[in-house]
Amino acid sequence: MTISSRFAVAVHILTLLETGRGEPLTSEYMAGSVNTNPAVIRRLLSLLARAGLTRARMGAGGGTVLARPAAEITLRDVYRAVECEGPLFSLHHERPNPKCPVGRNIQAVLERATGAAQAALEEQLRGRTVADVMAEVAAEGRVAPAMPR
Amino acid sequence: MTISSRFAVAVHILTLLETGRGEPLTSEYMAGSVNTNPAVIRRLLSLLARAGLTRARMGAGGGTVLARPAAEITLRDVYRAVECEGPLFSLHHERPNPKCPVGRNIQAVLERATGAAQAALEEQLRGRTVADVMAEVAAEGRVAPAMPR
DNA sequence: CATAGTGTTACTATTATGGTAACACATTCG
DNA sequence: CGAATGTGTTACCATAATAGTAACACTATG
Repeated sequence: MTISSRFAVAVHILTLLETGRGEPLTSEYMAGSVNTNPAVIRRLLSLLARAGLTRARMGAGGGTVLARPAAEITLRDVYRAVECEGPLFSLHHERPNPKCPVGRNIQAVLERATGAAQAALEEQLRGRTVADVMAEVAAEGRVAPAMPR
Repeated sequence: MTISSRFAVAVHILTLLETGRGEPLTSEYMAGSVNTNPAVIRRLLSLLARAGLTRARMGAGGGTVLARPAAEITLRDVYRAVECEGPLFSLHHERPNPKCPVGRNIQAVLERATGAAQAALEEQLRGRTVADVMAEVAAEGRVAPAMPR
């Protein structure tokens, strides 16, 4: 099983908001770039806003803006906002047999091992910001002002 | 979504095999320690054998043994054997809009970012072996010879 | 030949994901 | 004030993955 596409789409959204330079973008507009339904975008925006990464303005002329500078939003922030905040690895679904010494102790050991692996992953995500992504997108191709609205 | 419990159970299995010290253990026995159905164990053993981590002996008196010394089986080997060998992160399900510069370039950027994160996770797993797990299980509690058979 | 054990498929229940529809609520503008 | 615009959230649905159980062909031993 893989980490869902929510992370990828959320990074996409935040990068779009950075190209908007403070001007509110609608979920309709962002859905066009992401090639999905606006309700999907809204669901994610709800999580991003809850995590303090975006701010929405309701009503006519509304939309969403970044709540923080792009250079202050790490990909770890995004991951934590849209994916589970808990363990990445599932351990045994049924409690292993405590009568067996391996069964009795294996989960504690696994928790440490998998926790370290997850921490390494998050640490790597922490080293990249939405501003970095923006710069890389620009380097991949010329970032014109935006898609025609 | 999380990484399935297959990884945890596979590590459990390999650790058990290490306590067997070369003597074949049956899936029935291991299922007892893991507290699951033997068919689940067999499914995982099939993957582990395919990855060259275990060797099975069929027929009466059969069972499974480690195909390599525990100190030469890393948790990354296990992860690769039982979970997907491909990307850990899913990207967009539909191709983003190529008319938008962000849409056009975001996936390449995301591939690099998520690939680096996954590599960090695997690198961490690579630093731990089944022998290490065995030692930690022993440190958590006294490893008696084994569960009564 | 009977027994023990592997390897694999099929079935099932459950859960998570992601797309779409619907609509209450909030805000702006004429 | 009403219409229009846009958010936030829930519900529904189809699909995919997981993990437990059942079943059974195949393999090897005594």
